[in-house]
Amino acid sequence: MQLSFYDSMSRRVEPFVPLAPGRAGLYTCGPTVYNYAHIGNFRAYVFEDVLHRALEYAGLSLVHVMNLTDVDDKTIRGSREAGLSLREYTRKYKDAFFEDLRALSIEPASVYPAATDHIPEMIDLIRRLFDKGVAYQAADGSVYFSVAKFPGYGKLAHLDFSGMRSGVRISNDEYAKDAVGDFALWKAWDEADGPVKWDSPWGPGRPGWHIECSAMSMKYLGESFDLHTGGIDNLFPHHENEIAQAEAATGKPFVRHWMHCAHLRVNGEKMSKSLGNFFTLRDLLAKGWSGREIRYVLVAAHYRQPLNFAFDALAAARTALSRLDDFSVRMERIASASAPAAQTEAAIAGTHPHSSGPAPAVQTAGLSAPSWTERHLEAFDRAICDDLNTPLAFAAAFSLVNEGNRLAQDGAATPADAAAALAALARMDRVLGVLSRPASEAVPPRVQALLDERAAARAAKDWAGSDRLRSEIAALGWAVKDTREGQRVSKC
RNA sequence: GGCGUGAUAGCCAAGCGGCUAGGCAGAGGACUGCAAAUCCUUCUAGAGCGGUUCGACUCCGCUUCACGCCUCCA
Repeated sequence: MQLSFYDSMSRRVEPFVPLAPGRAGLYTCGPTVYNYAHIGNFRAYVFEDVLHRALEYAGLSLVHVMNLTDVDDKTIRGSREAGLSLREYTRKYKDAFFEDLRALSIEPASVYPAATDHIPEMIDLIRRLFDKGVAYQAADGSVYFSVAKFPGYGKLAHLDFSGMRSGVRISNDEYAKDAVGDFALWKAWDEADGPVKWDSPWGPGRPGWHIECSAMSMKYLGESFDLHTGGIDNLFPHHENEIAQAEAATGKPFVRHWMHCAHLRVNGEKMSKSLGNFFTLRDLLAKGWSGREIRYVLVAAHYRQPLNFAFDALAAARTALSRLDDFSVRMERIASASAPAAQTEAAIAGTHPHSSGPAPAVQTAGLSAPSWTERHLEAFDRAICDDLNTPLAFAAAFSLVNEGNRLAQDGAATPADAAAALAALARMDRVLGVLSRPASEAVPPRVQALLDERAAARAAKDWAGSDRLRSEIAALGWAVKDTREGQRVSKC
């Protein structure tokens, strides 16, 4: 499979060619652990998860690094207000973050380096920048990067800084930088930092925000690596500054492909902490929405398009997911039903009445898939390869469901068809992470006993008894539905 | 002001210079002791004005509107 991705620097969709064949290095900007992340933040992490899964789906061996920013103005302020050490304070939100990742079925990264565990690496990098003459210490004791001394500055964001390079001395209460565009590499300690400080050649203080990502990405992925991603709002200044720091120090190209996802909106505006129009994952879970439903909404839109968050979308996701689950149940039943051997073999040999076209290429559960599932898998793969076109990928999944349902309705679906459909769905789900039916809740013995009793009553056409048992089961919190294949219960 | 992105059916959301996107809702049908659910079918859109073309939702230009970034932000 040849993956192609839109690159924020070239502003084009380009084939993804990893530096080392068969391997990919991915750095994704993680959370600042000062609060619960909101679902706008999670849009980025879900997008990165789809990228992570797509790279592995394409057969690449992946090293995925996601940083945790556990020292900055907000974490320091928060810890002081809470009367906790920085470590204790950020621990709580780190734990919450990982819990949220699990709720959204986000695959773990290979490593989650925290900024406070990499201060020596950052100091080393700053030292190298001094050696190259692009860093300077200002009167306030802080160390800054001189943007004017890095010729490529602005190449990612396509911003023109020529008007800012006149060396105008800027000074106000907080900063003593040479130029407005200069950014802090090392922030000198001040009273508001309380006990938070590290020693450095430039005096006590703490790292600037941008330096951690340059230092940690290069530590774990090398001085040049394949992919670096984040929300679009990280593009400038954060990622621009990372490039400046890394390339000024090493003289090598930092990152090959930059990818950024668009914002989640609420009523047409960006969801953000500062606007106050956000929902945390916890808010939505508390309202009864599942992580899977939330993930569906986030994955079903293309990552480069703004997505307006709405509860209608969650409701639509719920219905669409139960349709997928019903399909899975239907296929599982058909797949496990005993079928005449000849029919199964015909399906395997590709002479099945519903198979058409050339012999199937993909192996599913040891059997060649009937070609009708193959068509949808090919459409799916094309969609993912084309800059992670998840809306189109979902269309392929639903086309598969539709065709499988039609076969089932005609009574024409063989166990091999059903098994192939399930295998295809499972394969698609390796990228999307929402299609497969979660393990259903175990039915308590008491409910099962009533179900058995009711099945007997129904067999005897004892409708009064059947209805009475249905309400008894309902009183225990389970809803019974009579399908063509028998009773089905679900928790209500 | 600079740099971008977008406008698609009731709602959400893709591709594509001619060939059914998909989901949700709605409508019709099938199934059914009743419920509920499920399945099938179906509704056929592309801001406005020009241009290119045999042919434009798709390419080009302009207009209108919306959103983002321009040193906290996923």
